[in-house]
Amino acid sequence: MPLKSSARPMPLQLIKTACSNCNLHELCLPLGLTHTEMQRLDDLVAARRRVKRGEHLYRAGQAFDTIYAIRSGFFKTDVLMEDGRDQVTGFQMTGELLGLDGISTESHTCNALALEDSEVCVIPFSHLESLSREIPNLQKHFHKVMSREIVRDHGVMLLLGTMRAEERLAAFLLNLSQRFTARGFSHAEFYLRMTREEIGSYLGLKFETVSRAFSRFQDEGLVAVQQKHIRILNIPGLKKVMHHQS
Amino acid sequence: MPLKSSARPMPLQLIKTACSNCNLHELCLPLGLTHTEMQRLDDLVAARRRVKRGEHLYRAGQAFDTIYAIRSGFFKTDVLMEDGRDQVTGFQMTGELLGLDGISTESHTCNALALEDSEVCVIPFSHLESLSREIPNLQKHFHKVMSREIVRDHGVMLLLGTMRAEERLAAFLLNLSQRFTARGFSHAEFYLRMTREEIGSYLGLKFETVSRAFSRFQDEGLVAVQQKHIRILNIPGLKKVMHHQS
DNA sequence: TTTCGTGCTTGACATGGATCAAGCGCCCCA
DNA sequence: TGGGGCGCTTGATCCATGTCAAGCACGAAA
Repeated sequence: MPLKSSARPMPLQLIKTACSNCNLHELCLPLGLTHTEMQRLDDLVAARRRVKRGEHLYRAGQAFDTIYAIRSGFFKTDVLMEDGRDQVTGFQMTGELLGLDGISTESHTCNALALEDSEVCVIPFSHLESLSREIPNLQKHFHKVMSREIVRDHGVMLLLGTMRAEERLAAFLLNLSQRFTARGFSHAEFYLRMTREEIGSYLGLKFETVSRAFSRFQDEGLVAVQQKHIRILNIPGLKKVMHHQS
Repeated sequence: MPLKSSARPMPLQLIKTACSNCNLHELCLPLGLTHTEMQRLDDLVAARRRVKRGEHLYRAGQAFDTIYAIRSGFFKTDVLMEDGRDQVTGFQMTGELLGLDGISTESHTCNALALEDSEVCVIPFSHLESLSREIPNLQKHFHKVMSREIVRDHGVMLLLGTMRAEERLAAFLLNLSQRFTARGFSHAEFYLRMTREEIGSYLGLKFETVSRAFSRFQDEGLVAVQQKHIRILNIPGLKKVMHHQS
């Protein structure tokens, strides 16, 4: 049974900023580094930063010089048109990188907002570049991460360009489920951190349409929905919906 | 008046594969390289490759080991769903890179098809990576190019997620115009290399809708359309349409 | 020059999702 | 413990775009 929490100070290694100790490093770092390479990586992370729910990690227009790795928490990114319309471009969770959009012009082109209290590793980009000149594995890994982002965006373009409302929502839920699974969480049961409106913005739909699609999935026994608590009951069924068969 | 074309062989430097001689290098290469760095870049381009209109440069699923810089011509890329639906993810012109999607999984995730007879520089990716470890300016430039692609994709997501048919087409024409201008072509007059159906796929619309939007723009005096020949008559007007003001 | 095919335009109609509107439920805070 | 606000659900209606259909225009090939 649990002890009362100790009054002693937290052991140093638990708060130390070190990739080599981090249980996430298989998500954000390359495999197969030597011991000395790993130690140099520890210096990469200049700091940690906490971001409370509702706060921005960065905003469009701000100067770029760091990328961020999410240690814990949940974010959304969105882009804004001059006339006020906006589009959620992604939801990011533990182990994923934020800020790649800023490299191009050295200023951010989207907003990153925490959807729950979060903590990120702050990685000065120039440092990452110089280190990746020295560690080919790190360089290769970083290029793959950027490329993966491009591929992901193409997937969203496919969704927005060709799929109908229920197909989009099915694809969205399957994607979330798969990413939670990869992080060791239940693939079938999770809390949505975002509102119906934010889901709708991401999927190119109005929030009423998202709500109706959830209700329809519930009626068909594909998912159990209670506000933000989702249980996926029938993954093959959702896949069928996604490919609009039957 | 023009002379009959000479029977003499073409001077060697015109067909030599060398970035340092290439009048495109300000588009695909970094500025501010030293003379020796520039010479090393010349070795980057392993070969040129001609691709006839209607031929694929690469296809989804093929192993990836090179990226391509377009020397001349015009391409489209598209992604395919298992159920057969497809989405054009971009149109690429002279000076732009192709193949970045393949880095992530070391196999291509989209198809690249020539929309006119084209020529590309073949750049072995491992060579680019090793050279960019030695030339920081090249590394930085390559990272910016990848990031720019991500930002571009976010723009397309905004378009697909929030804009109406005529807004999308206006944005598309303005984007083409701006890219032609950057290459020294007329900003106001050009031939479309793609069909209405391909434009529609890119913009998430059916080809009939694209056609109607063109007709409407023509009626309103914004553009003059004759099949694939486009003259833009009123850029501010198109910008207004894009932001759906009046 | 004719013919064929592909791409384009335009019209008539259908429909999926947007819009407008009402009411509910949960959570936060007083 | 109660009140207010925000997010969600659901219904009724509207409209932008999709769908289906007909015919035209241009370019390639015979």
